[in-house]
Amino acid sequence: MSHLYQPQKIEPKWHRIWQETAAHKTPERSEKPKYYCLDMFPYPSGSGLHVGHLRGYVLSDVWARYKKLQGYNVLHPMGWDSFGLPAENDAIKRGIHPRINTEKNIQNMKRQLEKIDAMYDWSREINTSSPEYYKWTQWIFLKIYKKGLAYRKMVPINWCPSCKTGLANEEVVNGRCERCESPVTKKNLMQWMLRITRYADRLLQDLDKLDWPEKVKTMQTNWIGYSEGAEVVFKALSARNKEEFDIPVFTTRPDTLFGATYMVLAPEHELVEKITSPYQEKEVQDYVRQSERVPEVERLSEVKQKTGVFTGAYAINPVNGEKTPVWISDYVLLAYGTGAIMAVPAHDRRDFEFATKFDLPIREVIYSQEAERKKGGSLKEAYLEEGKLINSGAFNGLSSQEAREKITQHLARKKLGKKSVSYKLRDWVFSRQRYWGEPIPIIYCSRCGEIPVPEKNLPVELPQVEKYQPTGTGKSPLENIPEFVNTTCPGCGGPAKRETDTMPQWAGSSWYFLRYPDAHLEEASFEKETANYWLPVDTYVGGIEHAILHLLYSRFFTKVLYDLGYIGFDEPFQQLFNQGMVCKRSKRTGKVEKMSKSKGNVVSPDVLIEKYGIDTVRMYELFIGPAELDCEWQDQGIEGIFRFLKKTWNLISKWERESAQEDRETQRRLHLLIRDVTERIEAFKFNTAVSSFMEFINFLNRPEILTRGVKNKTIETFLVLLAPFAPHFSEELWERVGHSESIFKEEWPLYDRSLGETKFLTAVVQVNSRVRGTLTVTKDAPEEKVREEARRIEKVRKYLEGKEIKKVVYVPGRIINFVTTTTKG
RNA sequence: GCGAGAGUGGCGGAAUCGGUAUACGCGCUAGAUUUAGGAUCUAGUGAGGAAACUCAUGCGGGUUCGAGUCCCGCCUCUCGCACCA
Repeated sequence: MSHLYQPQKIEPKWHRIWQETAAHKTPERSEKPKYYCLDMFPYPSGSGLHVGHLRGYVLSDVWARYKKLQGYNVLHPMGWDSFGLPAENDAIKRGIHPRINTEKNIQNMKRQLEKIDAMYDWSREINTSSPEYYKWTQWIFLKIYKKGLAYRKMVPINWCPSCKTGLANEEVVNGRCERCESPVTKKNLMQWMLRITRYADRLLQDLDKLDWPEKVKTMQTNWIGYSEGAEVVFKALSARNKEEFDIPVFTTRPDTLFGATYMVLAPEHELVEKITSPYQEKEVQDYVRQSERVPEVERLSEVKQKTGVFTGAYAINPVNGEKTPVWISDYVLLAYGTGAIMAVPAHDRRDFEFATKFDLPIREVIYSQEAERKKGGSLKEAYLEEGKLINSGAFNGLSSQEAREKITQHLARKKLGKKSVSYKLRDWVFSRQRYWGEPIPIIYCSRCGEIPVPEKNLPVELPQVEKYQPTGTGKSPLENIPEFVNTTCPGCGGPAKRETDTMPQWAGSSWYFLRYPDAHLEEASFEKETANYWLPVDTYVGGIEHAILHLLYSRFFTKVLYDLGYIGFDEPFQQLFNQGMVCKRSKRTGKVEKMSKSKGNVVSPDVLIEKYGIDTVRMYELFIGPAELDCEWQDQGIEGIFRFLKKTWNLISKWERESAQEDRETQRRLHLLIRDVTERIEAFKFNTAVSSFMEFINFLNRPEILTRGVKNKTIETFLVLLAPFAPHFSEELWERVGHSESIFKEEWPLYDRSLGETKFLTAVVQVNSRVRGTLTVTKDAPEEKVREEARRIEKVRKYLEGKEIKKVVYVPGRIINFVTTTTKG
């Protein structure tokens, strides 16, 4: 047996043994309390894993193993999010069919993941692009459909001209495609939509129940974007045929209603065509057409210059009967509120800008002394604060707050308004015009109309095809496959056509956490009782990049399934932890950036594992910095961990046969280690947990301890603490100190306060808050005695000489501070 | 513009309650060992100073016996949102 630390020998050995003994298999039934620790499953990319991906997996694995040692029945599964744009784009780039490419990538990434020897129960592996799995994704879609939460609509959607598909609102970042960063354009398409907006209030309210980082909660809150206000109806007269129309608007400031001097409709608003006067028609049409063409990015960048056109029509302000002109402008968004606004230029920054540019009247209705004014006394900029109402008829003198109530009530009586709330959240565009996704299980029959595929006919399998490239026409590539498209109607048996759009990348991941508890169940997507046992997920670990998309969609699916009675919980993830990104200086850009292939700054774990072994890599991933913050990878830093493990190995190998007389200080240090490691794991401070191991080993390496030796029990406790971090290392030494059972069957050690605390403490002695010495005291030593002893310290005496002591501050066992009359000692 | 987080040695970073700032690691310096390189071990390592000491946690104030930590005002960086009526 070798006495050198050779990870290359011991790691494969334990990898094999754990496999043979099914050590990581989670039992179906157990007496123990359950614990569900989940990683955000990866999409199988061609470039494989780099050390940045590993960080989260190592972190969750330490946590899962810790929970196991604490006596929980731990579920820690892994799978593949293999449908969707990233997988498909990767396949297209390589010219390999997505199915084949995905399989290949899964194999490669699984090989890499197996190397880190996380406690994954691979018997529960799932793959969202396998028919056994997506059968149930389709099934859930049908449930959503039958609940009336899925509908088809012709809408101007976000279109990525590069990916050649529609995108959800959540997938557009600063007017660009989240994936490829191409500017997004608008396209009118018949789309499947999910009514996530119906859940807006619950998605918002229930954030309170969750143990999530505030940052993520804030991001979701802002995304859902709740505002309180009123809906107010303006009666508009068409300038074309004198027909009357209602134009409802949403406002958060009904108190400024008397200041509404004009109205603006979004260019795409359905009333535009109906009310525009013949004289204005050409100008309006030009403007509408132009704003359709302008990509989102430009529209956003033109924040400074407002544009717009008058429709020729007027609407009646319901509080004062005033005729206000109706304009159109792209600063009004069709998708928010009602797609139309009442413009109050005196009290809204954007309206002020627009009114100034087009010379529209500006009427102040909130009194303000503080407002900045031009020479003539008119406003220099919009006054946004609340205040007392002026120029508001019967409501003059009321505060904004009172006026909001009163004016809304007044309108409600006249049936021209009511209290209302508005959300920024929009319905989820669920159609993708791409090949690599779950086919939407709907059939169109000329006789029976839109018909869901009967559940017994699921899955609607994705056909094996040669050509899978996106068409760019707004139709999915599936449209060109007659064998797929043409089918018979489940209603009347006549000829019918299939829906050819596929689901977005997020579909499969919106419910996968429900699948792991019974991953290969054939007769259902999941079993209620099993799901209720395991879920919600106790700890969910993954990157911040999913703060909105995946987490919001998963919460939505969970709530729908809860409402349908399929599960007994309405939030999927109780605790969320976001690990920071691993960065490295890129030679190409010269900046410290997130690891990515395009930046040329990726570090592959394969070489490192070969050289140092996975235990070293695991511990370095944790040691590198606070888990929740971004960190910079330093190639040399890993040496320190390797040295630590070697040092520890040598120390323990040396002692394995010794029975020693152990001193109390060693016991004390051991118990402090138990306390610190436990506390630091609990707080996800893995970097400092690793340092506490180092400090303990440095202590054991002191000459006096080396000669005296330590008890086997001490070493054993140390190994159990270390086991979640360096599992092979600990397992091997555990065996070498004489155990035949796995170390992971042990119990997590408990801190014994009576052993961890000492009778004597080191108190600091200060004169005028400057350290002049230390004193060994007992915790309950009387202050008088401590004072006396402290004053006997030579330096203290020196600084106190000739001074009058004004005050003495004593914190028992910690500090004694003599304050003298002069400030400087 | 709004919101959140961060700023501590040459570097990554520690510092439960306001109580010895710089734990732990990297790097560096010197020595030991080694044919050499590497590895390992020992000692040292915030700055100034011969020392006594003094000064240092982005900047400027404040509270306190005592501030990296609390309060006020700035600066810089990162992330998120951004015409949301």
